[in-house]
Amino acid sequence: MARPSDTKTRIQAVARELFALQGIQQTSLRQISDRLGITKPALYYHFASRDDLVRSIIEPMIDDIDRFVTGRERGDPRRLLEDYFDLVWRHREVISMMLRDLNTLSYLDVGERFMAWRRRLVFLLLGDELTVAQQVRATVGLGGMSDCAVEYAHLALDEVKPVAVEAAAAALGLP
Amino acid sequence: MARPSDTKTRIQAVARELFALQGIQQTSLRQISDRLGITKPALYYHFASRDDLVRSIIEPMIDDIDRFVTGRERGDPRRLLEDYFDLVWRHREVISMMLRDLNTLSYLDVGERFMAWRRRLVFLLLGDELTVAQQVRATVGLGGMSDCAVEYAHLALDEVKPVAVEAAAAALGLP
DNA sequence: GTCTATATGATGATAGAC
DNA sequence: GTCTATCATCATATAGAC
Repeated sequence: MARPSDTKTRIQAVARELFALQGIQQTSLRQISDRLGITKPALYYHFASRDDLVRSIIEPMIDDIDRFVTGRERGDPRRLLEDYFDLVWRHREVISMMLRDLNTLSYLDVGERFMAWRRRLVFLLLGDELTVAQQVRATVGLGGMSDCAVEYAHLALDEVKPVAVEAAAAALGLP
Repeated sequence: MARPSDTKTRIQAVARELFALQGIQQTSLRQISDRLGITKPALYYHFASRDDLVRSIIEPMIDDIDRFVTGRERGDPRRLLEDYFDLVWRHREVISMMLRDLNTLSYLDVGERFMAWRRRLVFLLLGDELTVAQQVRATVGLGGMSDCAVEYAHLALDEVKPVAVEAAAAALGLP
């Protein structure tokens, strides 16, 4: 069985792990080489630069999504929603990994706090002992609403808020 | 009019600006002091450390949200949604600022690409010439759905996807 | 309050031996 | 393919003069 040098793959595996754990920027080449039991310069035999390594891990997601949004025509919206969900689901590891970069700023533990806040909000909205379905609906509503504040930050509150609240309520299944 | 040394405030203002523009981590103390026309060590007269400066900018948001979620009992859900929206809206600058840390990784321009993808998706879903309301609903649906993939990454696809898609459809106002 | 000068320590990266 | 040795760069942070 011809087993070609798999060091490159092992580097990527370790990098993925550390990136997911502590964020991309917070991970140094030294940490990666240490965990592999090799030295830093050895990495440079396999990757031209740190950026090259990062790219090799993120690029598949980029390409996949690019392909999805470009190679597609208008059609059944619900079908599109389903396929889009599959897409982000498939790449949820890399996506989380990038979001970790925020968490591991660890300025005031924003990441963990944020999760706690959301749990509390969901409780306030729907009470205790929730089904998974209820939790998911709550995430869609609350998460989507937060996105609006950022995405439409430049618009007037009155233009955004009523619709956003209504959409969130619909996602939650509120009457 | 006793005007106390407002250098501290000016530092925070410049820091905010640079943080929002290029991300927190990507902004060095040197850049901040340069723009103020002072030297780096001068900053240390006003802030004990870099972290101290960052904290002073982020902390108000943290405290505000903490207060919101703790000092509140269950009640009308729709009212809660509205107040929560106001909350994130109020702090959207700081929130965006932190999200910028992802964008300015600038690994493959993920930030900008992401916006382009979403625009395209919204077009695929709802076509052209959208009202603001339609755009907002699309953001809630798509954004909320993406959040699910991350938040429930550990669960089974079948458990999450159907509900997430349904909730997104409801947010979008699909039949 | 702000300066000059400097300590200290990471990091990404390269040269060249083996 | 991996090593040792080393570089340049840049960061945060401190000491002490003015």
